[in-house]
Amino acid sequence: MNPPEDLTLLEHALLALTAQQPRSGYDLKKLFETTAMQQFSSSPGSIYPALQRLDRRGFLASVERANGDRTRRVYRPTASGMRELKAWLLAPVTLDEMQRDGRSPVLRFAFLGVIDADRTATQAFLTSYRRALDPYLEELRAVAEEFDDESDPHPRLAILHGVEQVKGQIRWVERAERALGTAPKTGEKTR
Amino acid sequence: MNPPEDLTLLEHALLALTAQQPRSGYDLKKLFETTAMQQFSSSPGSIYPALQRLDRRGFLASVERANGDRTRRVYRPTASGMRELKAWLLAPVTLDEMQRDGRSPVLRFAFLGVIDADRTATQAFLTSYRRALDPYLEELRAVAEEFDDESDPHPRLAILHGVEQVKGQIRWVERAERALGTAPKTGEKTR
DNA sequence: TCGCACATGTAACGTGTTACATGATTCA
DNA sequence: TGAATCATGTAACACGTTACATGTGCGA
Repeated sequence: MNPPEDLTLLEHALLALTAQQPRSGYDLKKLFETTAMQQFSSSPGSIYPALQRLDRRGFLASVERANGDRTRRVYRPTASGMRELKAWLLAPVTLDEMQRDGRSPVLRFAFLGVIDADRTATQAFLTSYRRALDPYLEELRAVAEEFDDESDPHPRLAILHGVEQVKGQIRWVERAERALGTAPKTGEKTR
Repeated sequence: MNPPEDLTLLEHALLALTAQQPRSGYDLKKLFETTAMQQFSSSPGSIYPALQRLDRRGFLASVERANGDRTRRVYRPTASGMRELKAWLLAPVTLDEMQRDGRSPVLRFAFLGVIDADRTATQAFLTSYRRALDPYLEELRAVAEEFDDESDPHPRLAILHGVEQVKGQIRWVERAERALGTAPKTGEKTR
């Protein structure tokens, strides 16, 4: 499998959303506005150019579709676009990814259902996520230790904010594994 | 007090770091590289232009300082720069701020020690943070309820990721209040 | 008929990224 | 002598933001 190309989070999200069902720029804009994805732009000035880029690069194909009477340009992924989407979704979570953009892993997880009917990939995703989180937690704790609190406690507490965030992510992984029944059985080696 | 101007996170961070002590572009670049702030750029292509902008806008002043034999351009905030820094640091945490950029509140907290000797502002900060988090948690939980899990559990779980993140932030606020001894006394109304 | 939601875009602007450029000093 | 580090920058590029532009169809 080819490694995922260097697309933006927004572009990957557009790939995933048009894979769920063919959608127009307006549909996507509405989606971003109404659902819990406001953070991802929603402005036409980002969505339409992104769609054009994906079209130019051969990841999306568009069809004019008469809806009522208006013309809507509806996009869907090409074979190449689907390959790219899968490569993006199936990549293991790394510390690097988390540090580049913390929202990236959850976003990928949210779309995993689109291509992962039997949840094999979902289980692998959660395992790799967990494996990236554990050493990160240790690293942050070690950094926090290095601060002397006497003069100014703020920097150390700021690091501990990161610690609590990572702990929240670990709790979520465990919760997701429980919810999906993909938790590794007790006594079974996870490596 | 004037409301904080529309500076970027990086610019505000530069203001705070030069307020701690006069620093050159190179010092700042090193700081970002070595400490737990890699996320904030560190590339000369962002730092030097940002310093120039702050200089142009009158928030920073620079002095040539002979260090050993080399010339270093060292920056420090002007009176106007200090005003801006304080306005930024003292603003209450809002849902809006969190949704714009989740890293913003912690970053502000990390620098609060620079101007808040008696920790009055720190206490106010933590209170406002907490007050923004509680309704956010409720909102996310409500959104999560709306998903039917049968077809695809991923979207709902993705929202629950946000829930765990917010819970982690709440835990951190409580932890910070305990650590600083600024916790509101039991029985005392917090409103 | 007035205004709103539908529907698609472009233009200007600012900012960050990567890569390149330059030159001095220190140390092995 | 050669490499690494100190030190400061610029240039090309891509992306997102805000604001603007344009036109249709529907319901009050």
